[in-house]
Amino acid sequence: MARNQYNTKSREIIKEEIINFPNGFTIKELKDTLDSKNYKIGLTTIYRTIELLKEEGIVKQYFDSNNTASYKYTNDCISDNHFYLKCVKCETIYHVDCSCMSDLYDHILKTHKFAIQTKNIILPGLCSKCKNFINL
Amino acid sequence: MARNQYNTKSREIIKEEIINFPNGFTIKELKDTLDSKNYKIGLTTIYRTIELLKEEGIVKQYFDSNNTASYKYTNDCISDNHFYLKCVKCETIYHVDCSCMSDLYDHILKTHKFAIQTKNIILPGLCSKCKNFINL
DNA sequence: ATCAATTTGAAAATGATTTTCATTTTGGAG
DNA sequence: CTCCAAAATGAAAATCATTTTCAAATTGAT
Repeated sequence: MARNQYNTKSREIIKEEIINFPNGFTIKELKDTLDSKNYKIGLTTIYRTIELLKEEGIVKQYFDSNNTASYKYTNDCISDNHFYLKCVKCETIYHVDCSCMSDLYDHILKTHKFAIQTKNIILPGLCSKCKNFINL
Repeated sequence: MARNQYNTKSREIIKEEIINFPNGFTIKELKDTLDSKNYKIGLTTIYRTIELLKEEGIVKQYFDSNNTASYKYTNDCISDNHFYLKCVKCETIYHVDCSCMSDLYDHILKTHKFAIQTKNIILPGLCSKCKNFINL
């Protein structure tokens, strides 16, 4: 069965709604929001639509500590400076805005001929608080 | 209950085995290998041990396309230059070795006081082949 | 050798995601 | 507008990775 042929009502609604999650969303959160607005869209359709949007690059998937997929709407251009540092010990997520990241993107585009699509990279490691408690 | 107090047989075996997966492993793959070598280690213990090793930085967790966690043994020091570029269209994974990555780590350590633990970052985007086929 | 704290693992529970399949919707053709 | 085949939908069931539970086994300090 060929996919993504029709531009349906459900898909329009989902595309409109995901914009309202600036910090990303899980399928459950999206479903709850749609429910609360009395949109009758089944869970299966949501999964399938997000999968399509992922392929189109409109939505980016990432994972948090529990094994649940999170998604984020993105129409950002390549110059975004934002990224995350996630401590593997205390699980804190630090938001960082620094040009080091867009510098990296520029470098990769020029040197490695690759257009990075997301600016929501999560880099795991140890924060300064936790670093001292691990014996290496 | 305090964790990670004893250095047990199971943990020793697991630490030895994960080295034999240079390209990473899933819990299932690790379990199958241990089974085939007649090590009687329960699935639960494997999950818990890998979690500990993750916290110690000996193992890095990442996710592939299906929603199953993959892990990778790493004893690399902070100067590793390796990372991945993954095309969201054709799914090809490009291995890259470039000092731009270790430069980023150094910067983040100095400027943002955060010790990045893994060198196996996957950056999603569009490769040069696929870039032309997407209408932006 | 003793013992309290830690670790283990089988089984059950959880919960996200996928599959199935009958029904509905879509959009082009006539 | 009507018809129709292809595509999309969704409720329910299935799948499957991961977590929890808890009783039994192991560990290592004293």
